[in-house]
Amino acid sequence: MNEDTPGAGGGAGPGTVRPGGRTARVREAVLRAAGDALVERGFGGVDLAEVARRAGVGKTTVYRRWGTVPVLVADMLAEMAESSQPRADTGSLDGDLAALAGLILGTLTDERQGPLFKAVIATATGDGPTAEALHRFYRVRITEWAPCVDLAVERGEIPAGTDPAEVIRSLSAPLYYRLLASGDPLDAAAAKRAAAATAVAARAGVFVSAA
Amino acid sequence: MNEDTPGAGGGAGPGTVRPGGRTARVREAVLRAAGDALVERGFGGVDLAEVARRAGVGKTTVYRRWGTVPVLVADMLAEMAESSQPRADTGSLDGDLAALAGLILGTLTDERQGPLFKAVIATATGDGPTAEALHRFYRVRITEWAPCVDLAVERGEIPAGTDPAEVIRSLSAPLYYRLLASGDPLDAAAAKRAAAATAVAARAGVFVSAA
DNA sequence: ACGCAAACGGAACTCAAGTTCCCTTAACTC
DNA sequence: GAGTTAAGGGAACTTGAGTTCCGTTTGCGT
Repeated sequence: MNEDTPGAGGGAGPGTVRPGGRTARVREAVLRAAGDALVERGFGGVDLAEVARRAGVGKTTVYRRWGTVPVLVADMLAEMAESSQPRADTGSLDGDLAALAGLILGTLTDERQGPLFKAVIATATGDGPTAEALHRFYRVRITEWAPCVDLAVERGEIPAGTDPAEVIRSLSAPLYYRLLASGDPLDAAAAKRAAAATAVAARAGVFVSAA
Repeated sequence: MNEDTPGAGGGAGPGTVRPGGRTARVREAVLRAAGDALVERGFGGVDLAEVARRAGVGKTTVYRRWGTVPVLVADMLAEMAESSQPRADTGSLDGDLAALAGLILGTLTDERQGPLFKAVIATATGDGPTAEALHRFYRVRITEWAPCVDLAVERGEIPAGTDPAEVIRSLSAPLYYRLLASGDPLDAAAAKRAAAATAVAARAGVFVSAA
């Protein structure tokens, strides 16, 4: 099997000593091609040789640097965690939650991002390091949006001690549940309902941490 | 490729003309072995030849009757939808929701069921018929528990017109979100919070359908 | 009970995903 | 800007998942 892969914490594999120039270009091209393949065929239908071909790269390279689909996905997630999405600041908790719900809805229903998230999460269910990368990704996103909750506390809209992460999760969960499990429609009504339910629960103090 | 598979709606494949005796025993053994494999290796790590071996069945049989992992999983889901879980009736919405949250928590944290659900959902993300089977499964479960909500309406705890399915989904979603996406702890506190948030939102009329 | 064919099962076969080998290209250092 | 060597690439090779073939077992209608 392969040693020292990017996703894993320890060893320094190919691409770590000379990360510039060609190496960076190859990584970019391969990640993009891998994303395309995941969107089109889903996890399970991805052939690394095809990814290499579509990236205009030797398949030896793909096998050497990543080796398996989960490792490639973990690398993608690391990349995705970098690019941050700016949070809204509408002046009210309801407004901010509605904005975030709309953003998540937009992502999950997007023609490319929806299938991509499905495939990425499916991959993470079967591989520890990929799951860890996925959790890091969500931790980043939640941290970015936490200020909305803190501001609402300062404005006195919701009780002090409310856990921002719990609020964001409560908002996200129903949309992801629809995408992955129940298959129920993923529309504006669902987003609105998620935002409303979260806002009501937050005001009632359900998300106060040391309850 | 394979024609007439069990998961698909149309054709009558092997196992449909003489479903008794040996055929039934084979199906049972294969589904059990497939479940074990999914739990141990996750989707993607399942080898149909190994499933056949562990089921004590010729691998030709597995390939002929099912052919691919997704089709096998879809068949498993059809089986799982049959066996229903009795709903609670504690006399209050809070009690019923707490009971259901505990049941879901128990399932998702179970040593076998947790990984199994992960693998099944991962499979469904990449295959239409399997996704359809998964959605049917949840529709059945939701229908079973809907009476809790109807009773709460009758008792006057929550507004008339509340959509039972939305309530059940709102309860389930945070737990599934943790299992599949965020990786946050899946414990009693999470279940309690989900139940509380759902109850508060329901009382506030967030889940009234024709709002 | 009998007979037909549905379903099962062993074994040989195929072919493409993944590996290995070795040469070429081009980052990074001084 | 010259040398060192990390990283990439082409092509042959290996291996095991999936298929095919055909003989055997057994469910089911009569």
